[in-house]
Amino acid sequence: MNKKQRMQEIFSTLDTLLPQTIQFLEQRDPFRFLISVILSAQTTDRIVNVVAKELFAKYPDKQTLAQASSEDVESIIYPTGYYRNKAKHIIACSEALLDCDLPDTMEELVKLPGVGRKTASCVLGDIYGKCAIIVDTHFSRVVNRLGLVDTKDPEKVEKQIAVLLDDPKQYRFSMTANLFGRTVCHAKKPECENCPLSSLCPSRDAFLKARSKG
DNA sequence: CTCCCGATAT
DNA sequence: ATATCAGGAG
Repeated sequence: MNKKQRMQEIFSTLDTLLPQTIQFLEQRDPFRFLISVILSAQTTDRIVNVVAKELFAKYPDKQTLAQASSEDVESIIYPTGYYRNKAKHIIACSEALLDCDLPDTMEELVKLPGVGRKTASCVLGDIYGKCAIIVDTHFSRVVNRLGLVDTKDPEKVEKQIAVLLDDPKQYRFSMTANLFGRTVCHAKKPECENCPLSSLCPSRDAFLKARSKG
């Protein structure tokens, strides 16, 4: 089996195994979704869910959020970490979007304060259904262990995956590979024993051997 | 490259 | 104690 065939097998397995829709917070409102993704940097989904709910209860939209005091926003989003930066970005984004809709291109999205390539990719994929490979730490770790790429350089990872997978499947794979990395293929202790991809994974033996040594 | 920064697992 | 987490700005 060549690498491209293996890629397809891995894609199918992850796709059938994981939930149909992987969406942050079930947020359909594009603006709220964007704020939720900004909040999610370097923290967990559980924290963001609690914090976002509280934030939107008090500030439902960009109009109210643009007028909020940074101190109050900071106090609400405190548990997510980096709260000063995030509060500043959230308020600035709200102001910037007052007179226009949320952009639907990478070029425009990354111009927003606090929005980089990863946040923009999430918006493009989840809100607009545009395909995009999101190379984060989880994604990079998973595809490296599976032997699909031979580098940790994010740009090279993106290019190498793009060659192996058709455009329409790329964003879907980003989602499933990311969730897989968070739930099964952990950084420290991957659960190789019950891994559905074990027969396709070149790293499995090494991990199991290291495990048995204790 | 450094800094921002709390929550969680080990 | 330490590493890690759907990052981004200066």
